[in-house]
Amino acid sequence: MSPHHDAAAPGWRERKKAKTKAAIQHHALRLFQEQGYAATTIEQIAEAAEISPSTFFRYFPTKEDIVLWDDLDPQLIAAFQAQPAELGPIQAMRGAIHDVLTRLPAEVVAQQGVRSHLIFTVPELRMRMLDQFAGMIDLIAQLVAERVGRPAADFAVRTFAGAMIGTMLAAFFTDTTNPLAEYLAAVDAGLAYLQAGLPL
Amino acid sequence: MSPHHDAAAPGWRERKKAKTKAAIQHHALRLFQEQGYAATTIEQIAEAAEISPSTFFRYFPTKEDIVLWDDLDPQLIAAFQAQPAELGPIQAMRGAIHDVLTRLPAEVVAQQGVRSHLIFTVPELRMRMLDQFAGMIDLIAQLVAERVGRPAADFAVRTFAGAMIGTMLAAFFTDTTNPLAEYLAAVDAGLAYLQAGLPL
DNA sequence: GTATATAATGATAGTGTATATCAAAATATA
DNA sequence: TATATTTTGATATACACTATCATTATATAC
Repeated sequence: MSPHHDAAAPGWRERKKAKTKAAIQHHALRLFQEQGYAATTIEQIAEAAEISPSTFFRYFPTKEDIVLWDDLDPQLIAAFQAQPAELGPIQAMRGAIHDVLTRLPAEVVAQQGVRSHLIFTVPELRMRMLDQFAGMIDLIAQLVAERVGRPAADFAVRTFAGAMIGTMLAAFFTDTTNPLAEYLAAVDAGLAYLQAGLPL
Repeated sequence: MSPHHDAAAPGWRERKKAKTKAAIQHHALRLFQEQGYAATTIEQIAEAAEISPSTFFRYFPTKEDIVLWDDLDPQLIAAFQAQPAELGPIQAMRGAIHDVLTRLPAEVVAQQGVRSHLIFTVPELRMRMLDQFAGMIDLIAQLVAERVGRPAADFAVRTFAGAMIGTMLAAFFTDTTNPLAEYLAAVDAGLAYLQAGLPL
């Protein structure tokens, strides 16, 4: 029996790594909830996940990344591009958000409560979140550019993308108790209002 | 001669404190420019400013604040409120920015080059800047609310403020070489474009 | 002018995140 | 079974930041 490396199924090693990463995140979020973010040390997290502190930093570059790590961006990109071509950028974004949300695994939705509470209350995490938002300007500018057939560096396209991000940001900072669905509903309302031309 | 505390002129102490703070900022920015932000330690800054490391933290709560500290917000608020009542919020903001810029002391403008370069290149500083931007949503929402006679918590008002911030954000992330005037010109163009209804 | 309260400073010690290095252990490949 | 390669853990270290306390400087009261 040769150990013919099944390329389709990701080998033992990668699976074990994924499991370890999930375990770290799981125990860390639990500890954060129990004792608070700042009061929980890497040492405690490492002990709970049964690894050494050295190993922790091989899975998460910083403590903050435990809370912020997810991989929704590629899904959002795909969903945006999959929207009907006749939709404008704002409508396409609303559709994409809706589609991604409905397809989201229950376990991710469940964790979202703790995560967004932490992001709201811990300054460092809020800042990192904002950085991700800002990084999305480039991303959205590119998606918008594709859809309307213009260069992504176009000033109008970038400003448009900025306005979209801004409305989402305003929705994000609207309420403090923040289940995912409720937040996304606010984002949707904000984008609808932007599309209507921001009538005051 | 009694030491009758001249209330108008801020006493010795406060002046000396202001001078010390300025000296710290001055030497720190110089060191950042020479050796880089991360490579410069608080110890080095303290030594250059001829104070102890302990004292440093009594003047700046964090290393980041050396770069980010300024007091433009109150000026911007005053300038916004001083705009003619018949102007809409976006026009008023454009006017306010213009007014503040022209009144800005030359020494502040001179420092701006180093500061914005650092904010662009050092992640922690960029994040703090973004946090300030996000905080401005509340501020701008309030100013807009006053101007159009609506509650600041109004969803439309907040989303409108978010869109304004978003366009400014997009302008901020447009170019890397960033003299203050050039950046503010981009902000002005972005707001003008927003006012025009974001035509693509 | 001297005594007393108040504030600023510096020295010291400590916590916790993050980095670097290197040997030991686990896993893959030949 | 032998040999690379990866993963891990142990150790040492840097540096931002906090807390505490004695010392010094400044302001106020007598």
